[in-house]
Amino acid sequence: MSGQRGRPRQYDAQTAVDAAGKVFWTKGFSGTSLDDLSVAMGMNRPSIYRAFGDKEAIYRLALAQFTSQMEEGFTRAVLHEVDIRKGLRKFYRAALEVYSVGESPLGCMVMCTAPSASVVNPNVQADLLKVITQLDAHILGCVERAVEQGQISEVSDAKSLSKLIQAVLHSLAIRARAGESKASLRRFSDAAILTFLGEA
Amino acid sequence: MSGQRGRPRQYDAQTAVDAAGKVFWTKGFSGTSLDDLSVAMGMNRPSIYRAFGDKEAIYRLALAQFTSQMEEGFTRAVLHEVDIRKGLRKFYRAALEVYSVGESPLGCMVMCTAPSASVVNPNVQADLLKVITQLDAHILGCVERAVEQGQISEVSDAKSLSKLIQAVLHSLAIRARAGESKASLRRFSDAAILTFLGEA
DNA sequence: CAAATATTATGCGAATTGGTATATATATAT
DNA sequence: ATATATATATACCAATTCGCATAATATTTG
Repeated sequence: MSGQRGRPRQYDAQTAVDAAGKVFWTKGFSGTSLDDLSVAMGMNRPSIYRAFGDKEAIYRLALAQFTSQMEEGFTRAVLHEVDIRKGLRKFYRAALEVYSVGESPLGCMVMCTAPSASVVNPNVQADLLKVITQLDAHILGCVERAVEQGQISEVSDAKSLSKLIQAVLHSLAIRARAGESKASLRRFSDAAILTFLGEA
Repeated sequence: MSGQRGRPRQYDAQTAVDAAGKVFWTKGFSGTSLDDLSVAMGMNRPSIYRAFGDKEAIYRLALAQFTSQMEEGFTRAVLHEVDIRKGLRKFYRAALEVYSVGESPLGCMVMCTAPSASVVNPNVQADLLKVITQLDAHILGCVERAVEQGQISEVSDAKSLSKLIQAVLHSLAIRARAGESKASLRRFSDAAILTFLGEA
């Protein structure tokens, strides 16, 4: 039988990457040292390197994990909601709960840390673009469905509307990290929905 | 007479800070070393330190200079334009010319690099918030004027509309840096104006 | 010209960084 | 038990980093 041979790993990959992600989220990519990661992940540097690769690889894994967690939360908020206005409101609020937690809010890990690293690091730029593009597509699907169902009047440019919907998310991410209050951002996002989707 | 005594400085402060800014813009705050700056500014480290202070101080000077240059370009584009729709279009396009230049576009220096550094560095967070807040206020002024002049119909929440207008700018900044094409972004920003200000 | 002053240049040093080579520990399979 | 496989821990390395102490240079003033 081939159960796994050898010394069993003491770390859980998900947990370790998550811990790494929190450091990156706070300090940014180049602001984070391998020692920082070592402490946060409870692994020493050689173990980290063996398990996940170099700093860039760890960061990208953390990005991916963060993204999939967010997507999960978003689809749960939006897809299970028939009305697009209500769905969007839940969508933004769910984001805000993540962006604006605690006394020094971190905003969105992707939008607030990846851009800074994306010029020097082409892989990160590619990751960033992919996240944005996929979310655009996902939102577009929701918009088109809402149009079909007559929830909103025919729009001239559904793609641009979808980008605008994500633009609010980008702004929430940055503004939260800049220190704007959650209440203020909630007001803003609620009003934004009203502005580009109109009254029900 | 006290003309200035001693060895005359070989650098021009504006130029030097500008050169530093370009490095920070590309590599981010913590991704930039004093050696990088030394090369770019044409000054050796002790001179830099004496003239501008530590890395954070230089970064903040560069942020301020970038901001004031942008503001200058923006007010030139917008204030000298009576119609708010035309003004906004110029505003976004002027931004895009800066964000999306060359083969590896850098986006906005403030929105793409400051957030990453803003948690660890409270001064940078304060700078970031100030830039956003002031731009909100500036945009609000334009919106209110446009309402008074009957260019756009009465809006229920002018402050939120102003934030939405800036949100598009945030998104342009990030998207440009992520690698979206200038043409695509122009289409998006044009459509956005139409969406939240309606037809003329 | 000499003294004073402001700037620039050289070079050092302690600390940190990313990464790795080597040794050790703990499990399974035979 | 012994060999094998996998993971962890220690210790090291070369390079980079920030910052400064010191020396050199250029200009004004007296």
